[in-house]
Amino acid sequence: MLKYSRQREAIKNFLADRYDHPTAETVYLGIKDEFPNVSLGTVYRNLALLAEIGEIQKISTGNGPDRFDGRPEPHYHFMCTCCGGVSDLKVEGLEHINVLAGQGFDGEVAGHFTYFFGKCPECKKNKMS
Amino acid sequence: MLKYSRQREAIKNFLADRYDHPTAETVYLGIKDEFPNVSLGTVYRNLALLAEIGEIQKISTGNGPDRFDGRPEPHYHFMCTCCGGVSDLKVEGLEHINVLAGQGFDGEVAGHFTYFFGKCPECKKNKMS
DNA sequence: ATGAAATCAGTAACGGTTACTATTTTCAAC
DNA sequence: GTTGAAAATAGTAACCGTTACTGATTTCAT
Repeated sequence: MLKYSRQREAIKNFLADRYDHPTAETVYLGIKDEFPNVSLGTVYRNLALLAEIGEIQKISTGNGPDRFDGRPEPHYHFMCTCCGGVSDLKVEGLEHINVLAGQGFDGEVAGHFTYFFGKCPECKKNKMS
Repeated sequence: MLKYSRQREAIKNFLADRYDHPTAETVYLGIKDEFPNVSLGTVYRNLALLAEIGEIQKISTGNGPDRFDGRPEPHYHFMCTCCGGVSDLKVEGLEHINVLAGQGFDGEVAGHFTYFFGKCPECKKNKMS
């Protein structure tokens, strides 16, 4: 049975307020104002729990720590190879990608993760490598 | 300057022979026949190096250790949520996905990672969860 | 108010990976 | 072939993100 916890509420609210897909560490530091004694384990446990029940999304970038997204509805993500930032990305016309993948495949395609990468608008403007 | 090494050659050959996308650990154990004193660090270093120069591919699954693919040409991967196996997947009609993603985005989309998941043919046949 | 179950803070341990050091191997110049 | 500098190695320690464990605290149906 799932019981209310102020810490979990704070974690969820913290994520709801931002669009930069913070790491567990950032969430931890962010709610320390309100809960000075909060444990990093509590943050990890609740992030995993919230992701499991579908209230947030976990983003595994492949290098570096996992990131978290307060918006549960499906959408794509863009990672800047220059500054390391992660942003949301609206992509139209990818609705049939699972069906495409299933053609000529004997298994069952349930879903997919897609991460786009390149140079974010900011880094492109600043001509950074 | 890149110098030849028998260990690196063995690692590359080991990967070229298989289609199961082994982990660094598996590669390590696999070349121990030929190099009983090989170091795990050597395996990691050479896998990273080979991936960097584009002779193999590194696959970050998001949970569990990274896996490696001896075929450098771009293709998609399928991960079985049931048995944990990773296989190659041929998907047609995804050629324009980067362009699609770039529409209405001010940055530069250089590429994307896509991992499909679901039930592999084997697990589907065996009716496993 | 009570008490069982869930959650917590604090900390130790874990797994995958990287960094360090002293030794060995490669290979271009002789 | 010898030499010597650069690169690679084996072995091991350290690192980082994360999970597991503990005993104390909080939640909440009764």
